[in-house]
Amino acid sequence: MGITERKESDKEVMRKKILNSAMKLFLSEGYDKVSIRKIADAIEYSPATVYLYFKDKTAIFNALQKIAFDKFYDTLAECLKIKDAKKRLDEMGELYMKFAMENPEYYDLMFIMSAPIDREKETCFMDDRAFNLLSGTIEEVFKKKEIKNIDVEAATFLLWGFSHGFASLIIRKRLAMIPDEHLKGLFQKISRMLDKKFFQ
Amino acid sequence: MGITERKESDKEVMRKKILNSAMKLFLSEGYDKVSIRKIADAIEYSPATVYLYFKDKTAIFNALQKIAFDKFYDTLAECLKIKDAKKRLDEMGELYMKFAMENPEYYDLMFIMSAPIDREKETCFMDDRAFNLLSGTIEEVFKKKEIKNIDVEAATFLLWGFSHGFASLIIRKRLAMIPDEHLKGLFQKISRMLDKKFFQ
DNA sequence: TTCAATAAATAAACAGTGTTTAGTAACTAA
DNA sequence: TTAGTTACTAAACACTGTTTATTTATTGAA
Repeated sequence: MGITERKESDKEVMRKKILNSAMKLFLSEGYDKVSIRKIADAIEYSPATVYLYFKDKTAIFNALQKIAFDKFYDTLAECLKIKDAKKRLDEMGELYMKFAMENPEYYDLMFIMSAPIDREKETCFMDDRAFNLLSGTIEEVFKKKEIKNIDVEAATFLLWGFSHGFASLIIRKRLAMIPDEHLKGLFQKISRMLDKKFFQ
Repeated sequence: MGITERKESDKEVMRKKILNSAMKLFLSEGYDKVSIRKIADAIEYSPATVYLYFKDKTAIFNALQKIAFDKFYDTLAECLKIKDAKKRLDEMGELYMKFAMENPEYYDLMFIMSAPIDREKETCFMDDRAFNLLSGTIEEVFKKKEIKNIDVEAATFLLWGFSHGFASLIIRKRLAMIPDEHLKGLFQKISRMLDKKFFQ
């Protein structure tokens, strides 16, 4: 059935067209200021057409969140080329912060934005892949250094929690009065502190 | 000039009436779903009247943020009745989390919500009072325990960063698949861990 | 080739939003 | 009593997400 297949792929092309425009608009204007009409304008179709490909604005949000998580994981996974677990852990912290600072809209999409709570049962918190990458690395460090009195889960949430807290405060401009350079130094200083106390 | 004074105080009464209704609506429905029309309905005036007392919706937001910060500081300041600095620090962590979980809308208002960035120069990040309460207590612990190799600023941002990260992930439902009880235990476990490594 | 069926796209409307304007009604000071 | 000021609002403007009814285009079979 070549025809139904082609139709399916046509539909996929249109979906991607919509997502592409939506993402571009989100990155330049922010989620709230992007309307269905603006997306429709960008792809040169009517607003109603968008609803033939996505149930509502939330569905577009969810599709974009998935794209963001993919990019996020790809960025973090860069650390896998580092063999030494402790050095890899350091690099992950740097990459996490770098990603958040360079892609604040993606970061917002993934971890901050309040998405309408339709989901409830879907597994959409921190991407499983990224989470496992972090906790796996921490476990490796603990094994190597024969650290046994610290819970891997607790250590994972400490590192992620702090990194996310710091990143989200910056993105939502709650540390706007502190110069960027100082914030960067602060993050690195705290990272080193944590490293010294927990991982050696 | 009794008349102009009375007029001023009338104006203040009206402002408070608006803020009261707005806050109630925010707490029950969330910032986005509250419209000027709904606030106007609640106080039984026309929408346009609201604009005689507040420049725009952002101005209402800012006034409410101030109220939230006051309540937040009052909650944290409870810890001041504890004389021992280390115990006081523990209590602050508990109070911080308790406040965030019991007043998610206030917390959102203060630290998460993206307020239109009119401010730029105002000092509206974490309330100075609360921040100083935390960093002051940390300094006291360090002095008492004669810990000199750790930066007070770094330790403050570590504790605040982690607490905020954890709280905001919960509030924005990014840890929705983890039961509340487990999350509470996790926070306490990590707090104890940090305490052991940094403050004794 | 013609024609009914299906799919794709849209114009227009609905119900809502933040905000502004122009005009009314009430109070105040002279 | 009158002129000036203040408080208030009806109505409009320019948007928003979403739905409906309708039109246009494409398809597969007779």
